[in-house]
Amino acid sequence: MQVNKPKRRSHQRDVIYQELVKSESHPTAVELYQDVRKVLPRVSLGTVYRNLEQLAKSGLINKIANGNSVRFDAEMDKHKHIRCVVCDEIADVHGISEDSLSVSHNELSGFKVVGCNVEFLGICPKCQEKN
Amino acid sequence: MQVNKPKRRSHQRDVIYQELVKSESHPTAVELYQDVRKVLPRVSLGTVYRNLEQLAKSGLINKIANGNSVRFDAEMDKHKHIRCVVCDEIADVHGISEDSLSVSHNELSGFKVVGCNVEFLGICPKCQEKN
DNA sequence: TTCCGTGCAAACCCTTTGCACCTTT
DNA sequence: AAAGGTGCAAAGGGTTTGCACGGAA
Repeated sequence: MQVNKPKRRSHQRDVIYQELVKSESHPTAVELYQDVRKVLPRVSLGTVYRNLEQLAKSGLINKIANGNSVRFDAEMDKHKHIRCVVCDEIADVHGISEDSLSVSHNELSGFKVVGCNVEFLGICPKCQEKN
Repeated sequence: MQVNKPKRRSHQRDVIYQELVKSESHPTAVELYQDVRKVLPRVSLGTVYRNLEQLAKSGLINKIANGNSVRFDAEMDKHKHIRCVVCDEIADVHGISEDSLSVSHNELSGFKVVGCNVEFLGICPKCQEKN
């Protein structure tokens, strides 16, 4: 997607952000769209996508692209997520430091833990060259 | 997707698996489809998707659903992945234990490390009830 | 012979985009 | 007035599925 940071304020973006903050879950774009429509019935799905992308690039929200769906999170505190391998739902996990990863947890946020994914993020040699 | 474990052997599945094993990278379904077509020119993309899903459910391969694309890996040794935040390519990372995570790495597999994702996998309360 | 697996094509879902109009600055 | 942002609808990309046929058991 080709979205730059916003240069003007818009009511739609404000509402989209507010609804995400209010949301207890980690909604997908479509789920959030349904929430936003309760406030702005004429909003379009494209607008929701565009603004979520903008908000993520501005660092106001997090885009969680793990699992089978793309989800969004307005809570910017450092915390981890736990994802249900069955329904793909995500919950927050607080108070777990990197060091305590080797500790085996059986239960987190009510989830039965079946595993732990560790993924590094980086820039590959090819892409480093291109810049 | 509704795919059960295979009940019969098929030449297509054998070739798909072999090509994935041969693959140095972590191909997407479409990329692997192109490899497989060099051996089986009449294979269909649907068949590749169906069999990759089956192989993953049988535990013969790994489905890596992080980042912006879904990728597959036939190497079943315990190892981690590092993903390029620019092009989404994945490389293997061996010899990193859970404990050494807090150690800061600047470089892994030629990638410039910009972060580390930790994600737990579990079964949420709702899904636990359903079973 | 049975019925599973395949090729094909259409359908699906999520996401992106072009365009004319509306809003913010 | 100028430049972004929006709604709408169409297009796009990746993935799934219905169906008749072909092949493994």
